[in-house]
Amino acid sequence: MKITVKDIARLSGVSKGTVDRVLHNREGVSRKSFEKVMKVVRESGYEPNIYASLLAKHGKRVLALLLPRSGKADYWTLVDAGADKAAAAASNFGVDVKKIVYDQYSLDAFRSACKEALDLNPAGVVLPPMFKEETKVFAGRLDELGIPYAFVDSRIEELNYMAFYGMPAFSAGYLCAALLTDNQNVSAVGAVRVRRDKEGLSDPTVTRRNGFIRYLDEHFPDKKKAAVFIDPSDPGSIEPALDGFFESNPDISHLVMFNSRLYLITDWLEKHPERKLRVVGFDNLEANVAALKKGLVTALITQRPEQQIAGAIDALVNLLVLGKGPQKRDNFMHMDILTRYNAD
Amino acid sequence: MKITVKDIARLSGVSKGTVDRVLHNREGVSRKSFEKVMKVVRESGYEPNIYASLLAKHGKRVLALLLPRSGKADYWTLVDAGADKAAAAASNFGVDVKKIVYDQYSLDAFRSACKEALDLNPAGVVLPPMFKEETKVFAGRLDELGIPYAFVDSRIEELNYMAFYGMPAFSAGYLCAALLTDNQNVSAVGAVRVRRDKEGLSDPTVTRRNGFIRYLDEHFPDKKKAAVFIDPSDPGSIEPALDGFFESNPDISHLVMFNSRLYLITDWLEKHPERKLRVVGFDNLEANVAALKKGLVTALITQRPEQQIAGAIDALVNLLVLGKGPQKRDNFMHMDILTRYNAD
DNA sequence: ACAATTGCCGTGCCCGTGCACGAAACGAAA
DNA sequence: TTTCGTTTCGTGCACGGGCACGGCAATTGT
Repeated sequence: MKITVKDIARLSGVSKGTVDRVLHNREGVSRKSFEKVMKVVRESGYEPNIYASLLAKHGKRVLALLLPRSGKADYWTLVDAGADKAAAAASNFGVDVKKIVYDQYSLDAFRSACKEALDLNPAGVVLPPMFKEETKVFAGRLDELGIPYAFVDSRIEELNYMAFYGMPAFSAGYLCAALLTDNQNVSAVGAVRVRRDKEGLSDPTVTRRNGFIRYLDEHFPDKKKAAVFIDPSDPGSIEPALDGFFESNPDISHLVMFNSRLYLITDWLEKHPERKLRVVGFDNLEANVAALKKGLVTALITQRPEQQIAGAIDALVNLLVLGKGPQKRDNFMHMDILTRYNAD
Repeated sequence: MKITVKDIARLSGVSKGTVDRVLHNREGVSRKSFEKVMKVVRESGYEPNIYASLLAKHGKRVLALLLPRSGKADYWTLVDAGADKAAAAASNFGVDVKKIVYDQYSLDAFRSACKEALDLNPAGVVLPPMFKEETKVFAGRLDELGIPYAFVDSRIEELNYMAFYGMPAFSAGYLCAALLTDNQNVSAVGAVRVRRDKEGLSDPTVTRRNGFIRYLDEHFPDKKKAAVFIDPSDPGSIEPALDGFFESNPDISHLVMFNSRLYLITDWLEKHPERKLRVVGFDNLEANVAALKKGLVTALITQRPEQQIAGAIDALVNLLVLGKGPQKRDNFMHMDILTRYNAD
């Protein structure tokens, strides 16, 4: 037997119109009525019926979602898929999720995506803070407009974001090193990298690398570390790059890759079983999982991107619909270890 | 611009009352009207507004939840916690989840719990099929009454359950063996067990053990396997039991435990670091995770019991509220690998 | 033939909330 | 006192769907 506005109106001797004004603290209520109503509201523990509420204000609210996209399959593909599911759930709550996709390597694309998002006049925004300075500018604008926003993937701590859902990147790197070297005879560790220039980017792979190196320094301080750079935009160059790398570093027994593009080197791995490399990487892209199942890769560390994006969207939806902020602002999500036997 | 019953009524030239009768396939509709309406419904892709629906039939439905419980912390503690969260979510959809807790070792307790559940006159039931024969009887009764039910943890395949959420127990055992022995010098493998008599029980630990043994047979066919039984109800007996076991099996290097009570032996492990045992177990009970973080245990395989119970409850809620069955009847959930570095 | 039953169907109210419109109450100026 | 402007408040409809009630027509019974 839930209490309703009508009950409150009766108990406090006013009309439901007045109760409504008090509950939404709109103007036009005398001090006396206000307090009478508030008293009853508090004492009765009134909670609005969200169904009736959503039904009455049939107005759709828009939630903008900024997503980077490169041409090829990568981490963001997974996020994208998760976003669709979360969007379906959100539409049940009268919230319309609009995806805005931009080229992850282009600052201009990011800028115009921000502009596009603002043009939607959104009630909330979800984005990974890809470009640090530009994100700050955008966030400042959102703050001005009073639009809440949530970060996924990584965060910029000094900003006024409502919630963050992502991986503890440093720990992930640390874990990665532990998995890679656990009980092994480590001779030398190699890393495959994609981009040299990371300045101005808010990129968890950098932090992962730091965590990784920390573990090595703690457990194998004197072991050799080496890195090779490959160019994803030029697939033909990858094989020679790796060949060269292993020629000049024949002692490498363990290999790591901090971004999601592990699949770029699996062809090479398949051709060189004689190296008996132990390999650990990140993110459960289909191609990566396939390599895992083949035994080319020992383990993948994954972060359930679907849950991250869903968490961020849900948090914003709850804020918009129920007016309730999230319990935790920073939500570091579980790092999952995938081996060939639990890849599902 | 969503389509409503009124739209359908207009488009098919009948009244919304008739549309309503068609949508809920109640009687009192002529063949002709029925088909006219159905045609429009299909073509328009009509979906009811669940808020309006819930608002109109404000009737609460009850969902019964049977949960075993022993005195001590175990796997079911985690399930219980997850159930509370899922129940909160369900109450948003006008479904009242009632927990019925019974002693997991008592058949009588299970029986009376079933009776209690039926007395609630529930619209649905969620339960782990702990006692096989009794569960069959109960399920038969539910089938008679037309009450849908969902299994968690394990399932009885021949029954008419609506959905199952659980772990692929055989694969879990297989994975467990892979984790335990991966790249190790295995001399002999020991198992710690709790109950000797499993007949009449529907218990995933048995299947886990089978999966475990399969892996060993495939990869280390000639290695020795040994088992020790401990009695959880008599904590004092545990240490001597283990002492005796390792005295007569000094070559054991790897240890496994198939149920959730790994914490029962962590004291002993802590006292015997000289054995350098590699240990793998199941379920993220707090005590188990603590042992993991201390380094006493190498890895835990966990099954996110909160998500299992939540999945089962959600499936039933969706059925009750939206009238939609689940996409998949059997939902094998991801096995999570926990090490000291991703225990959170 | 008319009355009674049955099969189909439309109307209208209800759920709890949001919000527009206009009425009442009040004070101040004429 | 009348008039006008504010402030404050109540009324009533809308949202979309569930469901009871009663009406109309076709059929059956006498």
